Amino acid sequence: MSEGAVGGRRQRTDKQRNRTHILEVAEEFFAEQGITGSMDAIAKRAGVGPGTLYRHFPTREALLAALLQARDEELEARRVAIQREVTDSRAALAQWLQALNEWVTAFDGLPEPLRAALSEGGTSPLAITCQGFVTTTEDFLGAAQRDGAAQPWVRGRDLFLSTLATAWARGAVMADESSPDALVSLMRTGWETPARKTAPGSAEGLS
Amino acid sequence: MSEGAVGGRRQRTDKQRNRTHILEVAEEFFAEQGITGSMDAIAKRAGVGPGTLYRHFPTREALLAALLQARDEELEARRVAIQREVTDSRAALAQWLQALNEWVTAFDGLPEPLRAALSEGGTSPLAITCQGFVTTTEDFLGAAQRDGAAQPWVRGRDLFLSTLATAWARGAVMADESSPDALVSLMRTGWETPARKTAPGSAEGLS
DNA sequence: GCCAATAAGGAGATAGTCTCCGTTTCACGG
DNA sequence: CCGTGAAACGGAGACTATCTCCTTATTGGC
Repeated sequence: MSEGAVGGRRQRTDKQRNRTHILEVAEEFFAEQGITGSMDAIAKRAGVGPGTLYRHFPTREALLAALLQARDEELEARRVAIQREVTDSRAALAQWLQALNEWVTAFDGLPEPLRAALSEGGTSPLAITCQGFVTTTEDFLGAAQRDGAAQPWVRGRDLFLSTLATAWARGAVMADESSPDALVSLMRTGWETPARKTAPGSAEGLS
Repeated sequence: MSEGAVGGRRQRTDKQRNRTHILEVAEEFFAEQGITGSMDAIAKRAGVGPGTLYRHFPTREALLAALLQARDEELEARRVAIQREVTDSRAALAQWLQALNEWVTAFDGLPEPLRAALSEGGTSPLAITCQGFVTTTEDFLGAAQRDGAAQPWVRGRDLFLSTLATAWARGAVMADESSPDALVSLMRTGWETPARKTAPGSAEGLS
């Protein structure tokens, strides 16, 4: 899976070195400036030509997908941990959505390409990753619904889209730090059944 | 307010004619291609040079603001109608949010510049318009909260942001026509109190 | 009809994306 | 160690979009 050709000569070391270095630089760059910064600027900062950048990552989306891969694994690990440790399905769903929310706010502007990947429905790396997380969300949601902890008419994809949308809105934050939390609460009050005792916005079920 | 200089000669007719024509063309163009289409393409379709377009509307946002003005008035009228005719504060808020939702989906991609306008918090035409609608939302929400029909911890700006976010997510619609409605329902279940009898997603309180 | 004011038009400066191709670097065999 | 061909590099430049001048054309007032 990591080898290109089947029998030929082994991969050149400079190629692997460049790839790794570009990823390091891009991670830093996206973290600083958001994911809309200039591709050529990334190439320049990495000390390679634009051609090299584009040969490794033909699109901005491909670069993003490669960057997210490490975080994907982290999120998968978190999923496993939640499924193992959290027995209450309501809290489990809440924690999973919290994890998703953190994943999707890793870089400024990340929700946009994720939405695009989803809507094109294609087989891009980003789209496949998202589909996987939608499925996971459906699993957690299904369990919560069976326990009567989540509204029966909600669907996993709706929760995933809502998470994206909430993260997107976070970019606004009109001189008001509390709006992101408020939107998360609004969403949570939306999906869950009113049986809970504590007040919305409390940290119940979250780390 | 519509006159430029105070005492000078009156506005040239070709200027007014061009402005009107550009607006007509832009309305059509944005409706077809979404608001991200090329500005120069609009100028070309209107049969004017780029300079002329930019003299009338220095930024894409300015053009958008001018285009929305007519719809703003329509939305204002709708607000007045709701406040006059709908006595139930819960239904009134729901109808207002529905109206907002329609306004914000007038053009493909509209939520993005609206969010940008809000977050910059400046005095751009779009920002001022949005602020007005946030205030209106607060009015409707306040009435609903006094009647115990809306969660007391929700704020108007959160509902407005949620409406933007929901409209933004509509752009995804991953081969699934029902997601937009689902998100609206999720949001509604989020803000309102559980006292309602009918099922979420029903048309109660809406036209 | 003349003139000053004002608007129009479009070439071009700037910036970003992405490609092609001549040059360089590497892995392998001798 | 060195020659050789395949593979990767780098960057010039084609293309597209935004936005700005500056020259030319049009208009309203007298």
